Amino acid sequence: MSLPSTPAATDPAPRRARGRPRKTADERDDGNRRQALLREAARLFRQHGFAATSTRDIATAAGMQSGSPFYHFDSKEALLAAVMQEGMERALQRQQAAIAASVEERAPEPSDCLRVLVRSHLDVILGPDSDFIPVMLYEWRSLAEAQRSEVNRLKDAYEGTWVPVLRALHDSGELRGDPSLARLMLFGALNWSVQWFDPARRASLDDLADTALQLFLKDPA
Amino acid sequence: MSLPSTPAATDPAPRRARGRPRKTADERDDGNRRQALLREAARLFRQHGFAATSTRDIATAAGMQSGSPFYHFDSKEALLAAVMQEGMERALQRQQAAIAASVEERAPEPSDCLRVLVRSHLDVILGPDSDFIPVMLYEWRSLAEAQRSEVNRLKDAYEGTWVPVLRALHDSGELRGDPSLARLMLFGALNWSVQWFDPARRASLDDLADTALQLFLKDPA
DNA sequence: CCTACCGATCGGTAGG
DNA sequence: CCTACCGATCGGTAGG
Repeated sequence: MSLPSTPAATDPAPRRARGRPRKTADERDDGNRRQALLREAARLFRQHGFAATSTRDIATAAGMQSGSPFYHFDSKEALLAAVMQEGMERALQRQQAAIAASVEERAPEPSDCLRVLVRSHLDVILGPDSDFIPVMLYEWRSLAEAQRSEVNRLKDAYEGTWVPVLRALHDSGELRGDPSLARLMLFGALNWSVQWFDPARRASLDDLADTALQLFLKDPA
Repeated sequence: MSLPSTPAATDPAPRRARGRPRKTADERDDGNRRQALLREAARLFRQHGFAATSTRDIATAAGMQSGSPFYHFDSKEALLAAVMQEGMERALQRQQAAIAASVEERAPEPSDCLRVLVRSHLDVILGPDSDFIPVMLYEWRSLAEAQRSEVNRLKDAYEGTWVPVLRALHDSGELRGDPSLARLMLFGALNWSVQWFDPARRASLDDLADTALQLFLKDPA
């Protein structure tokens, strides 16, 4: 419509995007470098812990010089906060997508909902690119007080999804014990797998989900 | 019998223990200092993590100068290993004592045995002087390979106690799912409480044990 | 167990 | 994003 094909033969130097001062390639690269730092930080924080990982280690892993991470992040703590935030955002997305997919198929039973949540959670903590959430789970004390609230917001949303499902299972008698304590213990059972799960051996994530449900759920009345 | 009361009046300086070069008081004191270091190390390692705790922090907490911990321990890593070993020895003692006490009362059902193990475990990780085992649970990666085997021996003994109990419950139908996976998930549910349990609020350790059993056990057939 | 100290490493910055 | 650097801290040691 309002885009006449005025032949710009008079314009010798063709410009790509009007508002930006050229160097679109550099900008995409900047994003790549930041993402590389996040990814390597998550991997190293998970493997060795926050305090035992130096910003130099992270820089080297991302192919940078020792001072360069501070061009992208204000401090080592800000890098940790970014890892946790990124992890929670991805986890929340994956959780919501899994729920949406299961609702689309049919009206799910509460136990089906729990299976979806458990399976999605196992994927978040043990699947590919799963370094971010374990860092959040096991390095929480290293996060400065000031930066906890934002991550807590996402964490509350993620955990809140479980509440109505667990309550429904409690009401139907399939889950015994206080639902709030049950949620904490279920999370414990699942999150602990970060310490022992070996993707090469033992069970698959599907097997883990099956066992968890067998363990925690009673037969429906 | 062969201990004639020869009056040692000819001996002007009375000696306490023949083999040791006097200073029994100092020796007991040495043990106290070492114990103080262990206790403060466990507390600080639990609170801030191994890597984030300096040997100076530990020395100060124990009322010593910065170099003094190395009179008692070869290295910071040796101090960590000693904390874990001390913790596992205490845990194993408490576990065996709890079992012995429960067997004395009556021939216990498998579910009673599990209750005893769960309650004793909660005491080990959440009760008084419970800094040692959480350090082992959450700082394992900080322990040097060479020092893992000794702690692993104790850990295997502690965990081995659970195996026949869980198998019996599985055979009676009270516990569903693979017993070996069940043990890992049960440990996860309990160990995770280190992250959220607040002795001032919420439930008591007895309540926690009750909920865990309600959650994991089916009604006996 | 203290005093005094060392070499190494760390998070972070100025200036380009 | 790199170069070059700083002040602080750390684990550990010699000598008493």
